[in-house]
Amino acid sequence: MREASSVPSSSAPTVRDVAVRAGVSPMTVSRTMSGGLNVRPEVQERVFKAVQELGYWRNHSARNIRLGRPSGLVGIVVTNIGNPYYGEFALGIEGIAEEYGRQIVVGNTGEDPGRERELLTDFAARQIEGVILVPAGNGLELPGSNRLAHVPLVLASRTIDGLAADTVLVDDIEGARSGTQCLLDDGHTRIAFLGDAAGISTTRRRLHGFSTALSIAGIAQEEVLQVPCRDAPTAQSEVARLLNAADPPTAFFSSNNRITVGALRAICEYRNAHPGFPVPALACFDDVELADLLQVPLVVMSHDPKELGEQAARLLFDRLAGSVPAEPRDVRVAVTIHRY
Amino acid sequence: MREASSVPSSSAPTVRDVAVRAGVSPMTVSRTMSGGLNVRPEVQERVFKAVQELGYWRNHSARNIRLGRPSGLVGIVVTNIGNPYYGEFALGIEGIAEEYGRQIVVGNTGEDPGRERELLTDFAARQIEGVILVPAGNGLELPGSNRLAHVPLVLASRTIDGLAADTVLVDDIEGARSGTQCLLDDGHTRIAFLGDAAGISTTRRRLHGFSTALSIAGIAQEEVLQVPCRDAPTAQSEVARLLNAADPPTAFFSSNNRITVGALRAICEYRNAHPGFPVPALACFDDVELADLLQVPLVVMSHDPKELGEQAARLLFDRLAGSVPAEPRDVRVAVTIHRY
DNA sequence: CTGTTAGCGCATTCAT
DNA sequence: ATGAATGCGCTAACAG
Repeated sequence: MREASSVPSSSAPTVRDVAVRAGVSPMTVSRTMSGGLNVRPEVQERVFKAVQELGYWRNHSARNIRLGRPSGLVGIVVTNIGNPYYGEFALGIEGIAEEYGRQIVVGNTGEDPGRERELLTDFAARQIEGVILVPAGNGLELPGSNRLAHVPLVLASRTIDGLAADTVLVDDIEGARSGTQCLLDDGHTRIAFLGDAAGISTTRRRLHGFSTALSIAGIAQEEVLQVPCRDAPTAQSEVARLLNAADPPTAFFSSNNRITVGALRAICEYRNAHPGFPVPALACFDDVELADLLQVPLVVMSHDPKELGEQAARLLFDRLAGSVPAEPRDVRVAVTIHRY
Repeated sequence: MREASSVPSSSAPTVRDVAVRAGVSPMTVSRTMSGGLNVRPEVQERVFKAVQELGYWRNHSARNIRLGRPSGLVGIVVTNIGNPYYGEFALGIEGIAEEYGRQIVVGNTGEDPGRERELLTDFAARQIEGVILVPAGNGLELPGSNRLAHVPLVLASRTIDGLAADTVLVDDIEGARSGTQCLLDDGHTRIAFLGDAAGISTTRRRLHGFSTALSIAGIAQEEVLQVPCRDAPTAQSEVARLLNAADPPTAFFSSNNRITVGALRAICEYRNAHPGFPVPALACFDDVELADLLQVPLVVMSHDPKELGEQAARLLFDRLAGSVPAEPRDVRVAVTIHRY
């Protein structure tokens, strides 16, 4: 076992400490750390030896300040890193950020606009070069774009009313419309919409696609079949309630992966309690791992969250490079339909 | 729509820019930004106005350098942020980090030790205060602890041979043993172990628990039933192969959530192809969402990855506070068994 | 090849 | 209550 005490408890050494130990000037240390141009090899070795012994790390912050360079950090602010969707999303960003030699600072809002504001201001103060944001709620608490001045902002998945920024959205409306059409094709006419349509712009757009399909088919939308739910547990209990009420829907539309999980639990429970009955169908936005094995009639409106992240990152790095006109750009990620 | 062009393209303003605009000295700006002690309210207002107009953000890096303060950043390096397990893990860390006013920098190794080394050195250079690491592979490529001097390191989930550092582990051995015992209690005697036991320390420990249970029961372990697999697709094909071979196992032990997903796919496919046959059982380490609904006989060896993250973060912040003896500390996260 | 000077953005200390 | 000088860790630019 290496000694834990080999980690010095004193504060980090500086160029000067290394210089003293190596018997050279700070500049020689600096030059050596930058590749050793115009430093005699033997002197470099002395420097490296001192670096090793002291456990010296060049202070990146100080270096960036001196060179007038940016921090090399990009921020990503999501509503819930615990959601596998945002894990994939972050993975997509990470891949592109690595190409550009940037590291990622991750913030989690938990759908709290106050926390979001904190994170964004903190990120700006940390000289973070740009932020990819999945806005919490409808983003009313977001500081004005002028407050984030000099820090390019890319919105992903959700929009903010009145804020013109580079944005990547999923093709929510058309995706939801064609997913709903699949249910209609199967003969369903009583379809419940599961989602908090009042809040998040994404859910509103998915509801819009859903409603469009119904309207075209000439089906009236009943109030009682539009069920607000925020997470898996509420979705589960709401679906259970509907299934056990009079005149239950024969199919459900789930507006995101958390709601899908809850809905599937309720549907499976219902199926097990009512063998022989037809199993309620589910059209769900986003993939959920293993859902296709559940033997529930499924229409998945699928897209790749990793691609969403990649597109967002590309928008951001294009913006940072200044290689792009001032007008905000819009990118749309396609949705594909799968049936199980 | 707010004007996108309201974001100035010039570089970020400094205290001096604000001072000029407000007609004061840089010190007055600095004082105002730090709470306004000893600055007349009307002067403060002029400063704030200039701050607003210029979109000024205090440079956190420069401030930290001047004050001799640490960066306020902690690093977390995992093998795959796309894995929901590590999403929960990161969520746990984030919660604690927020308590301590720190932001999180996330790196993804993709199980590549070279990338891991890059990330750790980069983090050290960024003056990151400490790192929580899930080592890739068996971590042979990790720079010696002396190379990470002054940057406390906490290992999570996996160990590194010969490195004494603060560590949080899951109770792998006992968890695996008692999970395996459940299969034995159900009468299974031919159980295949799925996992790459040569590489990762975690899998080795889980295999150890598995083997212990078998030994105690007096069951010999056949070579052919120890199946190396790294991810869901390989697990799926390996399980399919075993099930369709002569004398197939009646149960499987999956050593992590990725392998579980593959194994469940193969088992469900087998079940659908062979109605009436007994469904192979699965003991799996880690939770997988919806797995409990699949009607496959399941023993889940479960723990909370969020708790793993929280414990790791506590070890790190204790270490940063210096409130703890020099010897490395060890924490163990409990495993509970659930059957479905 | 190497060292000295100066300054990045900021804030402590000391003046006024 | 405000400003000037000084220095944090680092490195261009300029000596020598």
